Amino acid sequence: MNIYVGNMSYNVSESMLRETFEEYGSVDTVNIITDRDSGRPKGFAFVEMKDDGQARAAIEALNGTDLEGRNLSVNEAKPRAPRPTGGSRW
DNA sequence: GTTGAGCGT
Repeated sequence: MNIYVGNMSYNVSESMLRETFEEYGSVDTVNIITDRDSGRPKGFAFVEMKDDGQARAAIEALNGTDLEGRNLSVNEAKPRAPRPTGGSRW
C-alpha cells in the first residue's frame, strides 16, 4: 500500500521516516518529494509498505502525531497525476 | 511548506 505523509518538517530524512514506519511494519520504499525545478523539499513524502494491514496500522498510528515539531498528516496515497505532453499519442 | 518522475532508467 502507498502511504502519503504530509505536513512534514524539513528536518526529517528518508531514513528517519523509514525507521518511524518500521515500528509498525516492513517498509518497502520511502520517497521524500523535492521540487524538481528548485531542488527544495516540498514538505511531504510517500512510504510504501507491502503489507496492507501494517500500512493501515502505521497510518492510524502516525497520522496526527508530532515529528520534529511538525504535525504529520498520514493517509493512503492517491496515484500520481498524469503529465500533460506524455504517454498517449492521441 | 500537503499527493512523487522521467527522455530512453
